Amino acid sequence: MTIKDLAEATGYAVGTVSRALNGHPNVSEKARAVILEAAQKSGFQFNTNAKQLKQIHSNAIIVVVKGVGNELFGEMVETIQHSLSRTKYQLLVDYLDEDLNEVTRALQLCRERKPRGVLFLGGNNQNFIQDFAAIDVPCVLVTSDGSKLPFPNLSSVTTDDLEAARCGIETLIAMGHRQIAVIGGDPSISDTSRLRLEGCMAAFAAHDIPFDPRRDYQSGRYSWQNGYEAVQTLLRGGLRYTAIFAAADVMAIGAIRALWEYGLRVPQDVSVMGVDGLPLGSYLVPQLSTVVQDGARLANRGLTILLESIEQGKKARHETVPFRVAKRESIREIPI
Amino acid sequence: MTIKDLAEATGYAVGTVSRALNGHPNVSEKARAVILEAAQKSGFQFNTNAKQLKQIHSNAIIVVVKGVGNELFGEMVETIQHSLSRTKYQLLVDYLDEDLNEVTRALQLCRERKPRGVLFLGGNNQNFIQDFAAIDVPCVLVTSDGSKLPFPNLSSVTTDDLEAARCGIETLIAMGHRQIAVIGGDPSISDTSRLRLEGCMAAFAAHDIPFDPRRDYQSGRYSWQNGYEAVQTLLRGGLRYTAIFAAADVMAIGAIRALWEYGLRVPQDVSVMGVDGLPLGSYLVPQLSTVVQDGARLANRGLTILLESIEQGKKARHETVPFRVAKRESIREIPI
DNA sequence: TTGTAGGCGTTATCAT
DNA sequence: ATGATAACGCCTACAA
Repeated sequence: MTIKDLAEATGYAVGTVSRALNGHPNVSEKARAVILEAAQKSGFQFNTNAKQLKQIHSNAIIVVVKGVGNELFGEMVETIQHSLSRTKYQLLVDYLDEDLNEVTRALQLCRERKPRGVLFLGGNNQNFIQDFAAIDVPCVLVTSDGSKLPFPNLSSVTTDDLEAARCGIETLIAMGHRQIAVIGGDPSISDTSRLRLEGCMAAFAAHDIPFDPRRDYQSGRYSWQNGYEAVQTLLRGGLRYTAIFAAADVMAIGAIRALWEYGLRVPQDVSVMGVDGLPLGSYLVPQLSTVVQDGARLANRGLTILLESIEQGKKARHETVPFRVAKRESIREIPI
Repeated sequence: MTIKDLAEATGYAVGTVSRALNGHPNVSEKARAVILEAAQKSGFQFNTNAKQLKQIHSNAIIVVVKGVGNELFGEMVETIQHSLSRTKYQLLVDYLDEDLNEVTRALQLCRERKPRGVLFLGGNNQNFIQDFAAIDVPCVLVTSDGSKLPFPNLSSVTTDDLEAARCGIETLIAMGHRQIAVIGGDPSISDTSRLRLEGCMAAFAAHDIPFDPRRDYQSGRYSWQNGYEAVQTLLRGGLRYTAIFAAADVMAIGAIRALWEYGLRVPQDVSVMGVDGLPLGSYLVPQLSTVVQDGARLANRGLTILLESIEQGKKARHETVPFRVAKRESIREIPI
């Protein structure tokens, strides 16, 4: 079923059919009605390829999701898909492993699909510095700060990772904790991990609490398993901590399990706090204390900025979305 | 940069360039080398739209994921993306809400993108009966049984949901439980939910254990929240159960939380068992007992069947993938 | 207002 | 082995 068939069926010429179908002017009401009617009941669909052949780019928006296991990103993809479903844009979601280069991947996708814009869920500044220059459509980096990057077509929306981690640690300190271990991602690979670690260290420094990353920090991927293993490594060192701060809820959950297996109860023996604010956290026993990132808001702001760049040519912006510390059952005050 | 430019640059005709670039026969080694070289250093990229315009269909494979929050599906999408990344096929992942019609959605996508095949992650037979006839590419329905459907281009790979649930309940019964409540999806909407409920009832019937769905079954979506609420509803009824069987791990986790808030401990006061075998379950305290579906295997078999249908024209098959009951910490024997 | 024709980048079918 | 050329489905001047 093509517009040619439609033309034949209605007796109009392809040009008229095309104009009618696309809502262009210079089509009589009658013709439009007849053609739309025919299209309707023949189940006509445009051939996107043919339609876009002529155009510089498609109406696709690509979402590049870095880190397949990231629960927060899952939520955000849903939000984005939902928001976009009522627009003319088509969503194209691409997942890639945490250690791959999201920018070269995006570049490849851009060449192939000629999208109107790209949304990065997670990303690494280093990769952007190296390879982003070749991408010319509007892009938004979500959950990673791009304000230091000099690209006019790259915006970013992020939670202030450093501050979020700092507040998390401050909360623990305010409750009397002094011996705090931190588990998180590899700071040499991930900006987010680095910032969160720095935030922790800033808090420790402000209170003159000794913290040696080589001893008190364990890194791994953001996964249940790695949280579990990180704590095992820490405890194997023989040191005692009254609290563990995990730079991701998933790690915190693995951490709690590892503590349990060592005979340590949460929060009675050790307090545990995460970062992300996964909905799951509220349903655990004990409920997970966490620094809540507003995933829906990150996603929506990111999308809004992207669409404004695409449609109104607005220039790149770098925004921060607020977070909040949720004190729940997995932490407790240390009696002095 | 088009193949035309490339032809001009190398002195060959567009036809030759096209053949060389696509690895077709009837191109001299010399020509191929020259052309590939030129393409290389000019950064040539095919125009996908133009390429696919001529072809009946693209090289896309569409994955329609039903139920955005489904953790198991998330895993499976990863697996599929991974397997497909080294092939010529492009993946197109589409998420839709649990209560939307996945078949009409797929039909629309088929018309738009002309994929080589479609993989349904979750689906409802009723929708297929109504609307599937219009889809003509090979499809595989994963996690839902399509063997009763009369379509020659629809395969399915599934865990035997009825049997899985039956085995779960049998396990509880073998441990001495007689008062068992079941929570799960809406059996009138979801085939999977219906089969799981039937499996439970079969087990109860086999042991002459009274079970009244109106009293002992609570349905909701597969989510933490709905598991939590389902148990609240059950307990509000004033009845006492020694075990709760949840037709999804996510619901089981919400259930445990709700029990806790009622002062009931798992497994001391109430045993809880789920279905799905989410990796998360092993990291909880207590570790969640569950009927493990082999997500990776479901995904891989589904993909294999789809590719065989596409490439070798093999006819539709309906397979079952084994499950296993994982007895972990959330259940205990009832002393007689 | 409507029809006609050329072109978008590629593949495929012919000749050569 | 290579080259010329006609599709593919749609849009858009331009002509009527």
